Amino acid sequence: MSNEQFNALHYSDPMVARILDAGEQCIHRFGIRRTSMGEVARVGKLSRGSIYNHFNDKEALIEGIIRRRQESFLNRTEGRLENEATLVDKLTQSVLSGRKDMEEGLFAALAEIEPETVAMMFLDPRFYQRSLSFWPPHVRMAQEAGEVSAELDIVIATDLIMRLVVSLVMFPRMGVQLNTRSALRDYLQQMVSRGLGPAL
Amino acid sequence: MSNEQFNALHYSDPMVARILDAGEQCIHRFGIRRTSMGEVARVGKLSRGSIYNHFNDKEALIEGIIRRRQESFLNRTEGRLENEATLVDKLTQSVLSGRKDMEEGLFAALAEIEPETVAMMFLDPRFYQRSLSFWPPHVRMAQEAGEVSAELDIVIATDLIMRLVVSLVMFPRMGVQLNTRSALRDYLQQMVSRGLGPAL
DNA sequence: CAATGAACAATAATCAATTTCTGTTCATTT
DNA sequence: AAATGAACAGAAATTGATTATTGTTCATTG
Repeated sequence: MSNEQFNALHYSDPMVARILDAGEQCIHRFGIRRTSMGEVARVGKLSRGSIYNHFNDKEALIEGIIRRRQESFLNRTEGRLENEATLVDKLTQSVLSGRKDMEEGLFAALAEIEPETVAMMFLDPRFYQRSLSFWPPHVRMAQEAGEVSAELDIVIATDLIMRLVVSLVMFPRMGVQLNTRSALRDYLQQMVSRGLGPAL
Repeated sequence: MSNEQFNALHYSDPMVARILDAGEQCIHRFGIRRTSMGEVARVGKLSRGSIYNHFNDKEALIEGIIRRRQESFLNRTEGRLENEATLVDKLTQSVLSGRKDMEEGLFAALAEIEPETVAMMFLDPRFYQRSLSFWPPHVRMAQEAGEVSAELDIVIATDLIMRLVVSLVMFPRMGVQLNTRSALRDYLQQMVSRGLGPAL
């Protein structure tokens, strides 16, 4: 019962990294359904028992792989945001990064093999809960810069930001085609700074 | 080649109505995968040939059923909105109606039997394109009432409204738990009237 | 002490044979 | 004219027997 594998993922542990690497490779090539623990072991050149030492079951392994990917995405995105001056520019960049990842990353490969699985993941609220802690620091910076209201509840602001970003990544076009960076930026500028409210 | 069945759906045609009724009953009970054209014919007490007279294939029949449901939902919602004074109240009511329909309607039954199918539908942009014409009149009314900016591009306003409503129906909780009508109304009030912008 | 590999019952995937369903045609009926 | 029902080939689902995978245990290894 020494299983604390649920919460903390020890990416630094070389064994865990090897398992996740092998698992991700398998998922990328064969999809989740057709990836077996034995195959992951074979690809990672380790024993099946070792995998079960670090992950309770296949589901936990898959979740670990997805989590690491998601965190890697957030880190890469965080890096890109350092070039962006305003919150609106950061949002724009995040949507573009998100779309690129959906088109080129692990999810793109998975969506080709098992689109229903990807669809289920995207509709699972837990998928987004993990990213919720990403935005508060940026909201605070925007508050200090006077870009958004200082009285703003950070949790509520994060909520709107997440909803907009998720929606814009999932649906590049809802009513308007928001393809280009500038169209996206103008749209986000208006939505964040004054919604549909009265003209300035 | 006299097939104009694609675009216009003649709900007034009693034969079409019988087919859609029977089809919907089948989908509701067995799901899409386990519903056969023969079963629909049996339930509707008509011939399989008749179904193919009005719908090119099974996919077209399913789409017809979903479309009719969606239009019925929009009509019912439109009715409920007549009691609501402001755009924000209309949005609130629409989100609540949407959630109720997701919990009790055809989609709820379908989600129990074939969750992946429902997930795929919800991530299909076409699913929302059909509802895009719903909001412009309400945006215009809000403009005339001075609730939202008169210079506002209606298409852009509709885009934000759709994104918010869809997101709030799909995910009752993103950052904040938006369960109650009042919490939802307060949230929408802020997002529509001033986004994250400066305090009034 | 973690990693290994073998053994194991229970569960799930696979495969080929069979049955059902789809989409089309057409002669007949209403 | 539209609805019917039967016939049909090709596609898809179902079935039951077989094989692979899962998750667990444990003695052995590095």
